[in-house]
Amino acid sequence: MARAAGETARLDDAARAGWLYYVAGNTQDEIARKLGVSRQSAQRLVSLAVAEKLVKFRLDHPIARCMDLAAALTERFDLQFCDVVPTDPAAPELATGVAAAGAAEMERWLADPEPRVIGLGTGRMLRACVEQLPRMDCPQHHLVSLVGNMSPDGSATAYNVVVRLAEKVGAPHNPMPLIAVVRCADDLKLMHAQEPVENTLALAARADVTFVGVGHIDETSPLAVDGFISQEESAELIAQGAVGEMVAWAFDGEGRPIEGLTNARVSSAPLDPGTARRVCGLALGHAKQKAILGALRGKLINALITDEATAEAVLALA
Amino acid sequence: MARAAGETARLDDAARAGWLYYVAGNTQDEIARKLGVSRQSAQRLVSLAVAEKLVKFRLDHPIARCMDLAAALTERFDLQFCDVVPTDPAAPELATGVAAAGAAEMERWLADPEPRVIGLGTGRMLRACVEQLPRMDCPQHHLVSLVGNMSPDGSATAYNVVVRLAEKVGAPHNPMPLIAVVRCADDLKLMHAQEPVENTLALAARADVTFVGVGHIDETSPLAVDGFISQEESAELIAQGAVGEMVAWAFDGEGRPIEGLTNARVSSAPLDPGTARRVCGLALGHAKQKAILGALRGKLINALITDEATAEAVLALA
DNA sequence: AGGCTGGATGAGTATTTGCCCACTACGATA
DNA sequence: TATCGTAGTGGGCAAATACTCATCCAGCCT
Repeated sequence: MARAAGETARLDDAARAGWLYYVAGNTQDEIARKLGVSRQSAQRLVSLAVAEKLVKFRLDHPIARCMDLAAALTERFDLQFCDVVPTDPAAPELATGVAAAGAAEMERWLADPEPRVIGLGTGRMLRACVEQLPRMDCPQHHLVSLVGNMSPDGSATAYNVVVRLAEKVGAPHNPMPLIAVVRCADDLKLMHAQEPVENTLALAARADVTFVGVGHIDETSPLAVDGFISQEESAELIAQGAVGEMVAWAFDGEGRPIEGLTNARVSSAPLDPGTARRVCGLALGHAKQKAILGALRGKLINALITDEATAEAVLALA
Repeated sequence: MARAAGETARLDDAARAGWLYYVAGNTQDEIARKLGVSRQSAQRLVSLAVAEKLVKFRLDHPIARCMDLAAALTERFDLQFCDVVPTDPAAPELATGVAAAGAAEMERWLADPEPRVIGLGTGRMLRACVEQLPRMDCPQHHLVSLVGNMSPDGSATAYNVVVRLAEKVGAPHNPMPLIAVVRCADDLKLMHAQEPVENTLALAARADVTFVGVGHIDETSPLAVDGFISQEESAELIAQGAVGEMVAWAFDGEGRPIEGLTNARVSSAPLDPGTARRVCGLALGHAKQKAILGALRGKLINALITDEATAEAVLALA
């Protein structure tokens, strides 16, 4: 149809083609017949309509906003992967959704028949992820803890993520039989010199993927609350600009590690900013915005799982 | 992702899949990998998103509204074909657009290598369509006039559509050497008994497609203005409820033929309400709304080419 | 407890789509 | 007027997508 003048005619036809394709659900062949052009031309018209933004796609679902935010974060921070889950309006800081998404991502890695080395941090969030996982049978993978799971008194910490995950999926695993933040730098050398620890750290260094919680550092920070560091140490870190931590390594708003202080005594596997290996951070909540932003800016993580409200806040800060 | 509860989870995933497909332009394979499902499932999720109207397609182009109207008319009146062209805001009653669309539709039929019998009415609109056609070479088709092209004085009428079209496309053709509305019923018998007329009417009866203008009947009706019927006859028809005419057959608002009056003396090929053969009406303008609606309701036509404003008005009446 | 129903799944296959290429038509330029 | 360049076109093919079918599983009725 439309034998209208020159330039417009093509767009008119493109709009028609787009309408027939997307709204009426015609095949390009049908469109070609209806418009009296070849199938190839119909195809060109349809893609022209898309290219010229004549057709707009809109998603009528809360998820859509999450996907937009995830795409924005991926773009902004050059992420390998990003998942944003809807925030439960009734309980905005509830980790369930993020944990479920984390579990799904873990499951995807675990389902891989190829043997993988999977590194794990610790904390409530990761523990919640693991709890959400179904039992699986993954003897091909190897789990390794990035961070010591001992309390100074020798007992295991509450969030023994690696062991719990290993139980669930039947995979060999290396816990880290250390205190996360040891008493002094000398202790650190001593500990790291032990063969099992050396092996575990070496394994951690070649993890194909690692999952870590991103913690914030302030008066209520998990590190301090769980007794890994003291209130005084926490205050010092804050004074030095620390905003977050991952596997006990404190970093500032740009993701740069804080020199000295507790970082001189952290026994965890080192962070590897900018690595090509997947490093997936999990976190949500108002308090963690700056920590997440720091981790992203410093490329301490290249994948992120968070919730809508947090994603929005992080993007607003960025 | 999303291990949310039961029913919602599927829709969430469908929304994700839809987003990835339409907004992010992923292939279903990529979506399958990202969502950790099989390719088939990803396909199902995408089509579910469409089926559940989670993805909406919006067309940012004036044509879109026309397409919507055409679809509505097609649906409402069970049409084989409908084309609605944009109304030129500067000249709302200008036939150019509709004529162009009519020409395009004619051209599609003419381009068919299969031999077709093409029936044609008369009038300004059809003439304008024919003028818009390019020269073609279609000896395989046969054109036939449905309506007499003689004036009472023996001269050909101004809108000799069949002959003009035949010239342009080089097709054999049967004009109808009759006066459209003869003097009396007896004349009609006489005329119809003539062999050339019989043959032409028989040909018209098996036309694969016919193009007719839809005329309105009132003081300014083309029938009266062009002298086919008198003002008195026109007034009588109106009194009997006539709202429109096609190839001189007057009909009421439901598309029922007016009994007697001029209809008793119309020499044109008979209308065939509800036929499966394509009968394409062309018309636009405020005055023709009721006529078009009647023709549609009575299934006197099963295809329509009109403009946006008229389509809207007809649907509003319907 | 057993069997039935309805929806989801994966495999396999047919259809549809996207894209590369060579060719043609049209307009501008020398 | 001849030639070049650009845009559009259709053929052909590989990739992507849609569909069909047999099967499986969960929930539910008997």
